[in-house]
Amino acid sequence: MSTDKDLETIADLDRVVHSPARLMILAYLAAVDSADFIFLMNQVGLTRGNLSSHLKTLEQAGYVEIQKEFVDKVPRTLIQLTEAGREAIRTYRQQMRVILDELLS
Amino acid sequence: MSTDKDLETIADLDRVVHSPARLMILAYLAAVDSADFIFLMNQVGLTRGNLSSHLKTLEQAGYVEIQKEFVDKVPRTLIQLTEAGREAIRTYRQQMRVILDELLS
DNA sequence: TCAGACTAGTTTTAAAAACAAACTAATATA
DNA sequence: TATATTAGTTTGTTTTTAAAACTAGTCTGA
Repeated sequence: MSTDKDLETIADLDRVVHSPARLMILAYLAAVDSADFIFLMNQVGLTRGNLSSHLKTLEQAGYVEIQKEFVDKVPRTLIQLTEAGREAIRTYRQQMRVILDELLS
Repeated sequence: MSTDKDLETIADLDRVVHSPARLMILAYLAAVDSADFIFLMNQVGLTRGNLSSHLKTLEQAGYVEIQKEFVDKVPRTLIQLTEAGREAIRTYRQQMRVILDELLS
């Protein structure tokens, strides 16, 4: 039985990705490729402060890139996945599939 | 696109199950059906204190049942999944499958 | 029989993570 | 010029997680 191996896979999960709030952000960004702060906030249902700090965590992990620009003198923050972020999602996805397939089953 | 629906699914994930430490415990119990404290501790690689408090969380959620007995005057704690625990794993599994299938994909 | 060590946990404390409220800075409006 | 609005960030509180300290009972040998 491969029980041990599966449990290790669970322990190895990337916590930056695994956290539900950030998983939502990443899932959304993976779908739309780029989003602004306020729109993202409404989509994932987080407060501004909350979203801000999760984005900081994701940025520090190198998973998202944040660009600030001015549109008609109004600041606008654009967030998009980096290649590392895309890769992190792929890895997470594969690991989680293994876990689900062996878990219960 | 079903983006919204997926994000809700993520928000709805059962945090009792989602936490990696407890997911390991549940995965192990799902495989073996019943385990004692020390064995479980070694399998999932948690400290005693840690395992104890995670088991309390799982017990309070009604997902595991804990039986204490004496074997040759040595206390022995047997832990096993309840039907509710089994059901929680099934639900988690289904939700996570949806998330993985729509995430990135 | 009593000190020391071991087993099997639980409780307490400390660290980290998540969340929400308060604050900042800039623009727009009356 | 005062007031409101937008777009965030910072700070403080709550919750969760993990490790350390403690408890209670057993065994072992002097």
